Amino acid sequence: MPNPVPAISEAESRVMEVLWRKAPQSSEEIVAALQRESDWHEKTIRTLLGRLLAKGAVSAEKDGRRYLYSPALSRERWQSQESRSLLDRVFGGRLSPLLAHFSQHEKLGAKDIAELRKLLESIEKKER
Amino acid sequence: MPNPVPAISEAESRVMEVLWRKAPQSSEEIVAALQRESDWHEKTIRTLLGRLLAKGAVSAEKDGRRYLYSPALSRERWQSQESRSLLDRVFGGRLSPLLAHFSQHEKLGAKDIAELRKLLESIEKKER
DNA sequence: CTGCAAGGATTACGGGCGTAGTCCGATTGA
DNA sequence: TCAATCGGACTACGCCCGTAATCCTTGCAG
Repeated sequence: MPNPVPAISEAESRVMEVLWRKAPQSSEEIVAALQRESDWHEKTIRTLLGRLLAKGAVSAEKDGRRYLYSPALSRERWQSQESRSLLDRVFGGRLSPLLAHFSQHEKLGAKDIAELRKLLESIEKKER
Repeated sequence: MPNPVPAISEAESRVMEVLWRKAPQSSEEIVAALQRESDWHEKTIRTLLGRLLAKGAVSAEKDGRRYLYSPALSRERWQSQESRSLLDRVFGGRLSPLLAHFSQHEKLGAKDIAELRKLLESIEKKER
């Protein structure tokens, strides 16, 4: 069931983001959304959409003469995939170097700290 | 000085890892190391090394008639670059969704948990 | 009816990447 | 001394990506 997550390129992911926010959408809506937040040509956007369709990251159902598009890959699954890939490629697959890295090089906001506390709490709860 | 971090591809990063472990090294040593841990052809490895040289990620100094290669890009800087890129591309630039994601989807080892505690402590110390 | 426009399908094209192979000049073993 | 070798430089090639343009089909405005 969890088929291999199709590889989504940078530009393609921007199209997915639009669909993750709202689905299904017609290509016209998608194009409109992306033209608001990027300077891509309509043709470019349709190409990306077509490629996503071809690689199974989005699905299309006929709605009269046009199609309505929906994500076939969830944002969650994609985020998992990308996170794991970073961990493996860059940090030898271990989380702690990543965390150490962030603690040294990134300024954490209040929200990040709260999230960190939550993370730790949930772990401690689970542990005992 | 911190020029733009050159883009390192997946395969290229494996060559960098060899140099980050020990430098400088001759191409022969690099080839030998990578042939132990991959099934790449010698020519492939030399090509990757050449590309890294061309993009300024490694430097070479003549040693007699051969070269000795060293990383010109530090592992730290590369890791920063890649982490930030993941954060921006996948998590809207915010750390907390990444953390939330890991807390829900990754099993953390003891080491990770210790690292987390340390991180949080150092933050709390800094805060007050 | 019919030419036009909208939208999907196909094609394009230069640059990067993975994966080598070929060319060439200096070196060295026989 | 001369051919085989070693290592660096250059070339190759198919695929993906970013970025479109062109082609084709079909409902619709006139």
